[in-house]
Amino acid sequence: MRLATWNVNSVKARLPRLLSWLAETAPDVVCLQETKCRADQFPAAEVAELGYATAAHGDGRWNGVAVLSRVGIEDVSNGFPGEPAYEGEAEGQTKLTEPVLLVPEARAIGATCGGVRVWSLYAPNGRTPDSAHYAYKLEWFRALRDALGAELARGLPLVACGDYNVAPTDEDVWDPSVFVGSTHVTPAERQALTELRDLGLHDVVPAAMKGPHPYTYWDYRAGAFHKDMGMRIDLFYASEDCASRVSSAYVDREARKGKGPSDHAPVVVDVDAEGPG
DNA sequence: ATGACCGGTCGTACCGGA
Repeated sequence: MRLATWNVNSVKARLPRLLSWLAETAPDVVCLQETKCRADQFPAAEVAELGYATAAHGDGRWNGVAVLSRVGIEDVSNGFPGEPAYEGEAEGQTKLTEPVLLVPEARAIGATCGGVRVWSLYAPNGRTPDSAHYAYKLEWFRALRDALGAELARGLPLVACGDYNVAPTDEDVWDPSVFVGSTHVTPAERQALTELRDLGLHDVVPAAMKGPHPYTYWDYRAGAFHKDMGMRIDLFYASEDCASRVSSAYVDREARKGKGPSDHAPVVVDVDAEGPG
């Protein structure tokens, strides 16, 4: 089974590239992040022409996650139990505004595809370590840990992949000195990843394809991609029974090239079939 | 050339991204 995760930075803007990438790469299951559209706006008909069923979870302008599968989609979960909502004040919001119903952002969707429990995840950015968005990020990871613990108890092979917005080690950023005092590299964020691995999840590190670092994200600005000033923040976490059957994993840097790319590259993982033979 | 921000929005500037 071939699985992949890709932060597409708007599925509408990326649709031509997504369709050609699906046709060339032929994954069985794809986790998408930052689709930036409601579920009813997702181009499900277009991907269906290539044989993929869609489960999409979105709330409009921001965020948005989806799972595409050509091996079935069952037991879809929009979000996970205990998933927090952002409770900080929006920019420009005053204390006098009416209370609003707090709904979790569209950052997680789960589905069972071909016997594998699959989660597409888009962790909060965090912005700066002193912001409410950072506290929310850590809270979201704590809730995710509890939810994935329960998911693992189902006994299916489990994949939890997506844009974690955390670089696991200093090796996963192009220049650690640039990130001192920034999100994505703080001990608390990295501890959140450690706690996910302590559940029994394994970090399936992809091959880099070029250069020594399997980065998955490069800023659009300042020629960052061309200078390989990147980060590994799109992660493929898998349960032991899945991770032990990984036959190959790579960062598809080709998808970051040319006109109109996402700022993230896909991670593609091949997993051998379970059982003898 | 992989080639020097992009996507979204009641927009035509500004926010969010990481």
